[in-house]
Amino acid sequence: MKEITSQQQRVLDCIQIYLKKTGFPPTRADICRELGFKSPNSAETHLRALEKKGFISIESGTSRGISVNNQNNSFGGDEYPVIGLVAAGSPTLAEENIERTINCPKSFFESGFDYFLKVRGLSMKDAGIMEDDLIAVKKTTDVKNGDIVIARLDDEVTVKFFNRKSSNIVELEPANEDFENIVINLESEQLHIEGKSVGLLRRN
Amino acid sequence: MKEITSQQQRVLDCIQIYLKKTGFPPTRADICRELGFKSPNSAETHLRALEKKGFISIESGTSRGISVNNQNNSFGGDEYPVIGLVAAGSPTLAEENIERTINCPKSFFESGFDYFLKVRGLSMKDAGIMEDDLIAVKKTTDVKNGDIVIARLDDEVTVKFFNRKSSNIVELEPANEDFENIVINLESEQLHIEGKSVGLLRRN
DNA sequence: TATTATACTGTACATACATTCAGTATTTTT
DNA sequence: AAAAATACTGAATGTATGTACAGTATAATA
Repeated sequence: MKEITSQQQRVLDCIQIYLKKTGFPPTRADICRELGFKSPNSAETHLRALEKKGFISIESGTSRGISVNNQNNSFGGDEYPVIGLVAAGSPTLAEENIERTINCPKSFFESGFDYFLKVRGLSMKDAGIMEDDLIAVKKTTDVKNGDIVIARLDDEVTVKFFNRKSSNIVELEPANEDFENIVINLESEQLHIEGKSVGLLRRN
Repeated sequence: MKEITSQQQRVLDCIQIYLKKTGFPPTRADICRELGFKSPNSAETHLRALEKKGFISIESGTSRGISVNNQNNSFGGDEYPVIGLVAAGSPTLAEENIERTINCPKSFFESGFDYFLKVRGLSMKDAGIMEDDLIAVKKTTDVKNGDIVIARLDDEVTVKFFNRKSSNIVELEPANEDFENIVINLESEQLHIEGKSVGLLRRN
């Protein structure tokens, strides 16, 4: 995706606004009217430039055959992957584990997020996280005590409360009295923080 | 919004699928191609019927000038109200209790839903429903045993498991051992089922 | 029973629209 | 200094497309 010029940005904005307002893309003449051009060829050349740079696609010979290529922003929703928390010993959180995707606005969970994680087991049940719930995960290593984190020990991924006891000791605490705390000595063990929970989605 | 016929539904679906696939609405000829019609007038009359019934709008003299009226297609979502579960004795579930709205696709919770209910208290905590969680509520009185229902007794609204014991006895069961079952004799007490939970949303 | 709505085929036509060609001018890149 | 990209006006053209008109047929209303 090459650089966009300010005029091309105006045309791209014009297309998006027109789409939102009317439900269908503008013609060359519509763009001219909106932006004050006097020749349809002004719009045409801008459209061709936008197409060349990958911002839009144009269906040749088709009236209003313009589609905007990146539908993120505040206009449409994104497709977020749902990743299954597979059993211990598997190379989890990999692309092969994407069960499906969910279309949902980027701003749906306040601080933004990267994917959904499907929960296995009841180790966090007292925190209201049940089997098959989808946790909205934001990829980050910036976690505080009390955060619900997605942690990886070797190839085992788990969802727990994060609690740093000292510079070298981290405890991963379940929210279920049937489960034990996991105490990790960072000097002898590898702990990967994959991200933290910023929300939860449950569908009955 | 009048009744839609099955053929008109096919045309409406066709428009939405075409929109999702290409980014712009179909022409009459496109609809004919998709649905096997041999005359553009077949599409035309269906479109006029759909317009008359309020499902779509047609911009006259405009190529591909079709816009779907109900929800802003599958991209943009609707605004759903968030209703606070206020304390006992208040005329709750009324419009005045709308705290804010959340933009989310209509199809986000599978069977569709009408509003979000903000949960107070922990009476359903063992069902993974915590304080301040948002329950996606579908307005319906068609509930089965085991459903999580939004029930109203006089002016008090509560979220509980539904359990019909006999034709006259209904039990509302919490998911927390600190709370008691609510037994209702339908002959002497009024029970209003406002709807049932079809999902849950939690934002940290 | 007459009328309206639904559900089509088929032809025709005016115009809405994409697209090309011919220019002019400024800025950026090679 | 030449070439290419940007940013336009203006006119011309073929076709993509909406839409009206003429039929046929069945089901639903009034």
